[in-house]
Amino acid sequence: MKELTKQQSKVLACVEVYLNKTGFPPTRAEICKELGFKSPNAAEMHLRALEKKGYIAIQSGSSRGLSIIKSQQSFESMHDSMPVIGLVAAGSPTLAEENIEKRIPCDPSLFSEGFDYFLKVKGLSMIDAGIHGDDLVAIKKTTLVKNGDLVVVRIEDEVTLKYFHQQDHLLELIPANKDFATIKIDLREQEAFVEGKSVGLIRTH
Amino acid sequence: MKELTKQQSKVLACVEVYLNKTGFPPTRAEICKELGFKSPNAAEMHLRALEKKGYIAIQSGSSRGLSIIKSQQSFESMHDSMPVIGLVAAGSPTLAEENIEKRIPCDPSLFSEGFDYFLKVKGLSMIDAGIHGDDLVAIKKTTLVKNGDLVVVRIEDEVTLKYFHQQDHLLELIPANKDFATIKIDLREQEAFVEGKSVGLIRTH
DNA sequence: TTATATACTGTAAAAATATACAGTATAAAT
DNA sequence: ATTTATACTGTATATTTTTACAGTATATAA
Repeated sequence: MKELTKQQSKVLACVEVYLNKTGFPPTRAEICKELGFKSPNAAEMHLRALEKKGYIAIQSGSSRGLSIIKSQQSFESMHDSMPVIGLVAAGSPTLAEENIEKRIPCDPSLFSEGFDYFLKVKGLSMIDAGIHGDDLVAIKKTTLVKNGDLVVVRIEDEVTLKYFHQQDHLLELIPANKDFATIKIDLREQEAFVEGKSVGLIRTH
Repeated sequence: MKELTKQQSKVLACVEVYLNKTGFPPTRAEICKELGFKSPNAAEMHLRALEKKGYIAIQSGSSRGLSIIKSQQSFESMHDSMPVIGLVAAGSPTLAEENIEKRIPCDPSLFSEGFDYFLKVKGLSMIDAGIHGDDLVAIKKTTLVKNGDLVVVRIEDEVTLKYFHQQDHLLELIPANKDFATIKIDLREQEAFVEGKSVGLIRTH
């Protein structure tokens, strides 16, 4: 698939957003209005380029006769597949392409609050919370967590999934397995970053 | 939601099929061609009726300005929402409309083998398998199960989710909680029906 | 220096489209 | 017997929309 120019990319995004919002594609004039062009021909030429590069199909002679062939949308707005990230030993669970183990066909709205990625669980530390190894925990990226939430925390280069409890300077990361110890951190001495919180879980039997 | 007349239903289906095929909605004339009407006004009036009944929205003045509000498609062809069934005490968990608690926006391919509905878990009998109350277990309708599978079995009017174990005439339904007893059934004396097996699980935190 | 590609403005006309209006026909309800 | 709802045909027109053509401007490559 050929690369898109900056403007072509904008036009494609515009078509996709319009389609998502209204249920039908925009006209040339509407694209112009959205992107600030003053001539419908500006939109026309970008659409032709997108067609030639295989991103859209144009039904000639039909009004709004556009259809998306290859979506351009990013992870955040992609409504048909969500990335699965392993608990990478070194560094935070980022959405960088190399950290994505696979993708699951589903919508962020699968869990009511929405979520950003799946974290693949390793180990047994949360077994008493009904969270097994290889379970996929749906994580919503946020730093707004409260005591009792199941959170993803990064401490130095380790990432862990635990219950969150903080009082003043003392951060406690509590496992759900009596064989594991609670991690206690004095935030004046050591840094800890909340990457997000769990909003759901899926498991394949 | 008001009922549709036969023709209105046809027109709505026509719009949905067209949309699926082309990516954009049909014009009045195209609906006529598809359904054999000879006047664009025939389509127009049906569309107006569908709008009044809340099935579609019409963007006035825009060509192809139709959007679906309430889809009419059946379960089988609907690949964007799966039904959630409660463990109904009387009768099997059928996909009849009255047994559907709600719908979850996801695809049957969320779990690799595919599935037919979600069963909402009640009680604690499977807690040691990491299955909590209110978890949604993805069920694939099948009678082909083997020992060790997590299955949905109907005995008389009770439906239960347990591990399956059968040897000759003795069917054992094994819970994952030491406080619950294994259900033992002599199949020569009592009937039991395997409704399906679990292929996955989702949970909302 | 001269192409060549990108990125537009501005205008205009042909074609597509929505939509109003005037009818006809039929079955069911009152 | 008359209304009411459904289900159209047929025509016409204003508006929307596509799309072609003639330019302008700028940056990059040859």
